[in-house]
Amino acid sequence: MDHIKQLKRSGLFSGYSEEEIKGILNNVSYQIKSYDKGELVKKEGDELTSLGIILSGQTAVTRRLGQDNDITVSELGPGQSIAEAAVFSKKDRYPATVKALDSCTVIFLQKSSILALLQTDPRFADGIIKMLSDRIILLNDTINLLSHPSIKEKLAYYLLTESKIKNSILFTINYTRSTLAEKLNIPRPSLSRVLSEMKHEGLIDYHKNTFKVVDIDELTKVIC
Amino acid sequence: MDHIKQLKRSGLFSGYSEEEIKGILNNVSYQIKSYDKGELVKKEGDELTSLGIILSGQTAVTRRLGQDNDITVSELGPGQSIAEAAVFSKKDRYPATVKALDSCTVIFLQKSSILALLQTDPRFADGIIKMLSDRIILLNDTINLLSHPSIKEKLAYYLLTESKIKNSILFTINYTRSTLAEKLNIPRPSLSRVLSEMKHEGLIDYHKNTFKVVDIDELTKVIC
DNA sequence: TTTAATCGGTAACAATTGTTACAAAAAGGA
DNA sequence: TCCTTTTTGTAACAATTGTTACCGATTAAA
Repeated sequence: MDHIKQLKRSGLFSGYSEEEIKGILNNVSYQIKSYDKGELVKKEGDELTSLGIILSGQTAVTRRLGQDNDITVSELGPGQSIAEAAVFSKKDRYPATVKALDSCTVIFLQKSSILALLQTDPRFADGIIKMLSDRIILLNDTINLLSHPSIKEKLAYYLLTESKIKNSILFTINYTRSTLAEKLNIPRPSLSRVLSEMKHEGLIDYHKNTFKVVDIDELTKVIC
Repeated sequence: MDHIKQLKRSGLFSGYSEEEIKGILNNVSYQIKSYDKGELVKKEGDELTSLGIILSGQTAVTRRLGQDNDITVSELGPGQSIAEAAVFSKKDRYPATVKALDSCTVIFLQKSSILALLQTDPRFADGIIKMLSDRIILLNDTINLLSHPSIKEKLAYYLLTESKIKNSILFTINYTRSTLAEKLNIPRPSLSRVLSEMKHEGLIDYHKNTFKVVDIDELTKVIC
């Protein structure tokens, strides 16, 4: 079974060996489904009876707000789970629509099986709790980044945080300008403009993807 | 013990009766501490050995980015927990500083006790998982709200969502304009301006805190 | 009822940002 | 190497937003 290797990449099963995952699957009701590009994986309002984990392919999560207008909320890839929070809260309907962006394979683990496993295998609870906690930490970071009102503040926050994580005032980032702009939720040209302004002001310096925090005090003052 | 009533208000213990909470506290190492206004509850980098739940008072969560400059990340009140995600992830240090905004009481439940309880009482795992899931749903909502680039889009999204939740195109909101502006992360006068523009365009109508979605299709198109 | 405090709408102006378009630079493939 | 594609910086202009200040309306307190 090739699915097992893919499952090990998900946060939920990362603590288990492949043998153990095989054992778990023998005691859990599951279903593996394939979807073509554009096909609906789940529709908002569908009954929520299983936890989906993407084995391969890319999906888009959308929410329907008007009559026939959708907005994209996020994208999910291999190892990521579908509606993992909703499964464990009181909700029994999908809160959003999931659509295949290309050919996808998804494994659905029966909700009741998972809850049963929770009662018998304490390690499984640990896995779920760790998975949810990691997601919370990630979401918190995103909110911190997004809640700074101006582009300059977002950049100051991002660069200071990055510098702190890398533990150096000189560091390299993994994003293209477009990707970084997307992360900060701003247009790419605006990002370039403000970056260059901050360079001229002597706050930072950069060449390609290597950045340097020049004036850490002034940069911190920007955030307030 | 008056703390038990206050604990029941927290998500973690909401599923238990007061008697049961008393029983749990008898089997868990805990510590109740009081803080004066301005005092530090926890400092970023402190060892993380317990889960804190605020019993009374208000606290501010701050992060240190520069040498002696802090920024406020969020505020926590009674029933809310301190670093609940970090406790269950791999981290063993506080990711942020918590400071008392007024007189505060906080109960700290030993991390090891909580993990032990997790192994013996499956209901406790359920409580934690539900608490974490609810937090994820809340954070997701916040991100959805924040990631719309313009004020008009944020408002369209907020009002459509609210209308959907209340299941009516006519509904009342619980926020003052200032509070709503804070939620949307924009200045209050900007909020008023855009609201009144949208009213003139015939998208919405409102009087005081009662709002009406007039043109649901056009409002949806705003979001894209 | 009167008073004080808070809340909400509006206006004017400066500042920031989004948008579009174009060209140079860099990266990748043939 | 040359050619193609992607990435990045920049400029100009329109549009949106932040800021500040003020006043009327509403609410709570005396």
